[in-house]
Amino acid sequence: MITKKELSLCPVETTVSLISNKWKTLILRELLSGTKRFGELRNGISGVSQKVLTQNLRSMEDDGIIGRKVYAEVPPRVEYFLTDLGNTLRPIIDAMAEWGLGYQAMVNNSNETNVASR
Amino acid sequence: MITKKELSLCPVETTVSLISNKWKTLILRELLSGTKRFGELRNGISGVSQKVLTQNLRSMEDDGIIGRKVYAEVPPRVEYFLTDLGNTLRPIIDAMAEWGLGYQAMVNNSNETNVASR
DNA sequence: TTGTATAGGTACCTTTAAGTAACTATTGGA
DNA sequence: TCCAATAGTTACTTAAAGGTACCTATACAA
Repeated sequence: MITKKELSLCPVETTVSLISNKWKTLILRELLSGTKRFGELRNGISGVSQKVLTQNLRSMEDDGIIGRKVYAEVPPRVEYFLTDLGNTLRPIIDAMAEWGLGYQAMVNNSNETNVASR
Repeated sequence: MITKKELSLCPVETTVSLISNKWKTLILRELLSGTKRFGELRNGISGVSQKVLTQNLRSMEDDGIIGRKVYAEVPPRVEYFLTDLGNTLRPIIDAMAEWGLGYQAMVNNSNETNVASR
């Protein structure tokens, strides 16, 4: 968890320091639809390696954004979920999703002709 | 500008691929309040080096998010501004700013006591 | 003639992030 | 007895990002 003196003065910078990373944003996207197991996250986030996924999950756990629940089973089962704090990030991811949709639509229109030649 | 085939299927990923970077987000924050000169951006974004600022500005220009206007003056004057597309990113930065404010308030309360001992 | 201001470019080096592969633990089942 | 399954860890390597310092152009002012 970040401490008071580490807080940047600018709120945007504060937010960026917690979720500016590509992988964290995608982890957030996954967990917004509910609790997920480690393997589900790895499958859901294309291109992420086990190491990097673990690293980012730990970091987000430290930041209090996500929670981790280990079940005493074999083979192991570990579930990740958003904390209350993590859930408050939802509007940011929603805004990103919405913008991405608009952008995709724009690109699909603007180079329809170029792409048609593929 | 991104081409159709480079578009990720996920809208969040599309957005992240354009602005996931810390510096780009901060450049965006600066330009949301209006046109800025290079030097103003460098001063407004604490910790950014000239090289990195230039690199990110070029990349954002290529992505069609910002524009660049060079005045034929000496010493040179170059202004950066958001394009129409860039302006559509405003809700994302706004959401980040709002979240950051809430988070700062939370941290300021939760470790009031620890911090009091400084 | 020399310095100043602005917006870079470039070369070189360091730091950080990420990829890859191999290894661990445990237990139920073939 | 040995393999499969899950969620990791660790060591080693490569790629990307960033830092630092120094260089450029040019018109004006001292």
